[in-house]
Amino acid sequence: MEILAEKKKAILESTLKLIKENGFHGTPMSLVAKKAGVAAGTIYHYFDSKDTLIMELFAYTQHRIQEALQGNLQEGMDLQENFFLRWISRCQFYIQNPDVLFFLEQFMISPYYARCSQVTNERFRSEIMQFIEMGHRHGILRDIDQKLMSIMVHSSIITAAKVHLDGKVTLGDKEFRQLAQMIWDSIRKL
Amino acid sequence: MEILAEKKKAILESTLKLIKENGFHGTPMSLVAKKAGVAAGTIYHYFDSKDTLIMELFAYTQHRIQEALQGNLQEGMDLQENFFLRWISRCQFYIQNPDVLFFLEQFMISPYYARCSQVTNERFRSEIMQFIEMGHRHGILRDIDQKLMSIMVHSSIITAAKVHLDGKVTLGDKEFRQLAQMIWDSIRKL
DNA sequence: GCGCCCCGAATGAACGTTCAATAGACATAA
DNA sequence: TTATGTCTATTGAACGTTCATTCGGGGCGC
Repeated sequence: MEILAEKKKAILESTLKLIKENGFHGTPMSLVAKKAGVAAGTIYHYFDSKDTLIMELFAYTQHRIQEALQGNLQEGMDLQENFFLRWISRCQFYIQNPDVLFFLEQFMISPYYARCSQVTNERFRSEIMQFIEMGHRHGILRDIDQKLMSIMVHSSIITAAKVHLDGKVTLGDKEFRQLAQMIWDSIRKL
Repeated sequence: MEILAEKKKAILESTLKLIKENGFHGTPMSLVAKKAGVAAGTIYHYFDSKDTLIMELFAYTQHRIQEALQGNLQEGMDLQENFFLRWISRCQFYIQNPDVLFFLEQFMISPYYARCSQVTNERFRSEIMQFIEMGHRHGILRDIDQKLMSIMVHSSIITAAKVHLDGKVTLGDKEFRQLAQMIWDSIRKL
């Protein structure tokens, strides 16, 4: 994700926002164009088709997530604190970037997702996976398939963020720590 | 959900299957008609619009879930066993009815879902909620909002079923019990 | 003049929905 | 029994709309 042309970035961001508001299929290219302040044809200068636009949007969001989440780990932190930090900061990232969250949700259950390579598929969960590998090496996590565990953890994060954003239940700092504790207790050996 | 006219049921079932295969918006009414063995116009005899069809499909699946899940609880079962049974049997229901699972997933993140009343919204999670209320009354569950807890539990079930169906990780009996144990440890007081 | 970026009206396909027409079931009247 | 009318179930071609995509052209830097 080098320096993106202004317009290309505008198109990606507009698509992200529109998908959040109108859903995946309630976002015609014409609307994207209008919101991005470009002509319909311009989109096709940067993207082959709507499909490619969406695939690239996935890569783009992955990039944003990784950028936001790296570097909030200090040395010598104990494993539980490390987990809490990762769980809560990712949850807060989704809450602060609801458009990314909504897009990912839609994307992950769409046929597009299946089309990405396994690797691409999982990169956006990588820092969770990384933690789980470490935890296993230390022998403090349950003996459960690591990929499965990372999917379960990630799903808990997404669910919590969604509940918060929907306003179904109001979550404060205390609740986030409680949730992280729940998930932590579900993956560690008791 | 009284005795449904043959055709009405055929339309609902066809829609369910098509949505699983082609996604929510890859299922035009024309395809539904063909698969159900009726003419396009016939659908509109039973449903006002595609929207209503989908809303009724939600009610229909709710009904199927409740029917399948009621009555697998025996008296005098201890709470943990009770939870395991509920968790695993719902997970297995989703695995045996992937079309229901896929539909629910799509439905829950669509604007349709927001349009249902809160009550309708939550009825299909009711037997989980019911368990959590009971657990709280017994004082064995963590002090966390019950609705939140039930959403987290349900999301874990859906995630596990999906992982299994996607073939990302193969889950056998042992794995289901391990997962149920994980979730159990995440909601009970330690 | 060539290449790049950009425009937006035009195109054509796909889709949800409508409707005039048909068929059958059932009842009533002759 | 036959004729007539009514009501519901069903059909599928036709309609109007929406949408992704195309394309001929314009501006601008080199």
